[in-house]
Amino acid sequence: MELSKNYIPNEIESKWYEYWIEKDYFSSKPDGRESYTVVIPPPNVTGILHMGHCLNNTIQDILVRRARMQGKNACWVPGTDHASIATEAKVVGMLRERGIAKSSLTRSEFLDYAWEWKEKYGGIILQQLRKMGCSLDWNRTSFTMDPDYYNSVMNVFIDLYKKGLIYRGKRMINWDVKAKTALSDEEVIYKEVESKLYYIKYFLEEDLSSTATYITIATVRPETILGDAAICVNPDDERYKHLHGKYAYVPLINRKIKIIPDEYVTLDFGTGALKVTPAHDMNDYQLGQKYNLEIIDSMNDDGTMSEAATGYSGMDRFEVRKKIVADLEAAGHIEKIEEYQNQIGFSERTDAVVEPRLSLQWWVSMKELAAPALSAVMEDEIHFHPAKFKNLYRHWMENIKDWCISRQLWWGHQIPAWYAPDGSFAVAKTAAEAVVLLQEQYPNSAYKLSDLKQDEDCLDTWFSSWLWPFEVFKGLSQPDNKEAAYYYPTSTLVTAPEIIFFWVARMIMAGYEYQQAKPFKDVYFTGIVRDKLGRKMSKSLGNSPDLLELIEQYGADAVRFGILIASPAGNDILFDEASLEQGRNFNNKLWNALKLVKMWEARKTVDHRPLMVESIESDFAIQWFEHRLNQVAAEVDILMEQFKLSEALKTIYSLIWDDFCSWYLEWVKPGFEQPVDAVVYQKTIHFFEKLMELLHPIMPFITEEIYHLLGNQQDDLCVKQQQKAASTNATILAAGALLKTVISALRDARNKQQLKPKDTIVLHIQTNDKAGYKAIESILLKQVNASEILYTQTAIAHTIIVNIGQDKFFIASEKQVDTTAMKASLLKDLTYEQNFLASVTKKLSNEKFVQNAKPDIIALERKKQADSATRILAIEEGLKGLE
RNA sequence: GGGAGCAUAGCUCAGUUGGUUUAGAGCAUCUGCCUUACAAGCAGAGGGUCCGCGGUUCGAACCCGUGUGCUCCCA
Repeated sequence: MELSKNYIPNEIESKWYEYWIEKDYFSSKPDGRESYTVVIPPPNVTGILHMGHCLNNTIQDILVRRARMQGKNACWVPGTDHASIATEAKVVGMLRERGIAKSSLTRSEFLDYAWEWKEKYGGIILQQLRKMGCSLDWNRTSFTMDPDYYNSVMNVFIDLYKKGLIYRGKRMINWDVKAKTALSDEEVIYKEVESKLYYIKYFLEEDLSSTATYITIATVRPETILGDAAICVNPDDERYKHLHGKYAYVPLINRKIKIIPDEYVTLDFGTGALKVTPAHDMNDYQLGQKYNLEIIDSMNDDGTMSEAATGYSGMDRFEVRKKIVADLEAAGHIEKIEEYQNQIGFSERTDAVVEPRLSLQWWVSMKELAAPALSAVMEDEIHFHPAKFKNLYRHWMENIKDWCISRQLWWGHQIPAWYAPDGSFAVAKTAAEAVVLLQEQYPNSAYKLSDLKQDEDCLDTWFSSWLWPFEVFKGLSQPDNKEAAYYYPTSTLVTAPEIIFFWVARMIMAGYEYQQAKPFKDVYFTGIVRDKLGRKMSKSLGNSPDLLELIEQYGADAVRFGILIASPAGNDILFDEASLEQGRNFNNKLWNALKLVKMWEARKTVDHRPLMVESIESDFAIQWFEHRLNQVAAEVDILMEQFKLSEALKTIYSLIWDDFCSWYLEWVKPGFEQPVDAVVYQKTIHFFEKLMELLHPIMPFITEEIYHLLGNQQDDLCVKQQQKAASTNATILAAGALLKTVISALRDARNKQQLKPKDTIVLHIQTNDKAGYKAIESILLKQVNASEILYTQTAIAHTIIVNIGQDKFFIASEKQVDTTAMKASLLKDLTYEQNFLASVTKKLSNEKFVQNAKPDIIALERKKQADSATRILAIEEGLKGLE
């Protein structure tokens, strides 16, 4: 069979993915094996695959595939979440294009459109994951609004309400004026913004005891003065002491407001006088509560000014800002305007400037739920990788605030609260149940079913996704079912640190509350994918590459390689396409190694012939590589266990590229058109298979392909069971390492003496371990292009001298030795050795060191000293020979 | 304003409870090679005040203090 010059991934990848699916390798059913369960962080239905997903799902797939190959019953559950705000925005957009206004639709009409949208676009991202090779159990695909799931969300709401952990309350919330909904604190993104600080004069009430006629306040939001209820100053502020309890007039509308002292105000910000607008600022609201101030809501839910904003009602808040500044200026109220940088909150979903707003919403009381979730992580019942995120988690959990869960949206889980016309309400799954509850509560009133109206709002998306790890197995809707018992707690959660509070913390809470057990054993936090300049990837920067295009261009294996090699555990990824190139080159290297080995197939000896010239070195090479492979396999095991995936890949990469291709294959490679020993051939095939096995979880496609091309396989790599790595022989490994060092040093010496690769040499070795060199003699001969290797007791004149360890090498060639260069090189070595010896000697002559250091450390230093002294002698001897 | 983390080669990072020859890797760079698996390659090489300063110790990239710079989280 003819193999292409370079590896061409596309067809091979789709072929194998279809084959694995056909063989049903990714589906899992409970059985006697240990389970390895991963639930996908459900991407939202509006999403398309981006670099973050690529990283995250590559890592999950690696963990899952590896578990599958290690005898575990691996189950990776796919799914999506309904993404209340984002999806509703998409649907509204779609309707707008069709010329339909949301306001013209009933709730159920709107939801029909939303489902239509979801069916059409909601599965795109899951399709894309197949391209990446993700070994998900597709039969288990879940959605946060599946009927059972929906029902469980309702039950959880009702249950928490009954437990007193959910309540309804009027509080300051973050309002998204674009989506017209409340947001939780976590959905607000603070950004540094260039603003202006306006200094505005508030004229004082006539007061004969004071010479001042006005007080100046500084604000970045002049439009809110229409809602001012007071002016606040620090009680210790000498500038304003005489004004405590006096009154001032709000500019333009001349409302009289009181000047009150409170420690909350800092002396050195602005003028030290703060205008208090309880309806439009979190902190002002607190002050308003404290002093019982009037709450003047000067804004509508869409960000326009309300009726209360006399003279400005109906105008947008930002236009009003401009207009009001002009008006203030005209009326002589502006003292000055300064440039000012401040943090402003933006909606995570719509990017609108968030408006603090007083509003009646549903809340989850978090303190009680947080307690067990905090200790589970702090006491390492759940392991965070990297552990540094424990700190962040603790800080948040210890300062946890109640969770605003109602959203003024239709797409989502409608809140199961039912209101009677008089405003009384009951929480229940159906109106019928609610009627009964209301009758019980208010025996004197007669509520009819038709009187009740369900809460219009729906729940925060995270209020459903916090049930994900058990509800995908119907752990709540069908309690004690076999699957939930088998798969829960899940094994590893792979996610981004950005959603540690949104999702991770809340899943832990829900896990303990509803399954009495943690949701997962390990949490692996990936870094954030940035561009190579370190900027976050975003649509607006246009620095987010098209993943499918990358897969098309480089192949999924190369993409997986590239993203993983660039992601050190716990750090952000600086994504550079160069790492995909590295991945593609690696594919190619594997492919070419395959081509070499396939060339041998036809040329192998029929059976194991009696000793051929190559067989001695082949024997050494085979033994060495066998142990090297075992050694690295063990290292990889440890790295994987520690979630050092990137390190594991680097280790395998180097084993394949350097040890296998550059050393082993070169050592056993027959001469041009020479036959290959049958044993060497078999062993090489065996090693190659093992390497593919080791690499398979990371690069599943090419490894499966090569595995099958290497021989007529009876099984598939995808489900092949890995053997535990065998033990290693340190002597053989050391001999191999020495051989590599010697070859490199001799090649270097050749290079430096300008010997061409084709120039042959005669190598003289002066050593006490002749037997050792005998075993590797013919490898050495081939690798340094020597025609002959001789052993000597003394230095050979007119040769290139190389000292390695305790051994000396003399390279004789046709070419005249450049003695000047040789001398310089030896002198350089000599200086290094002398400095080294000096430092060791200094250490050993320090009495305190000899007294205090451990004996083995001292012995080691003594050996260093002795070795170094010998080497110096050797170098000096070489130098003498040059004179 | 409160808290956390980081600083090692041009870049991205390893570096074990302080001692394993005067700190390692990949990428990039330089030199020489079109050697019948691979130029998307082969063979080599160069490159570091381990952020500055002080301390603990026989011994510090590692521990402590301090300064500087950067990043993130919370308000």
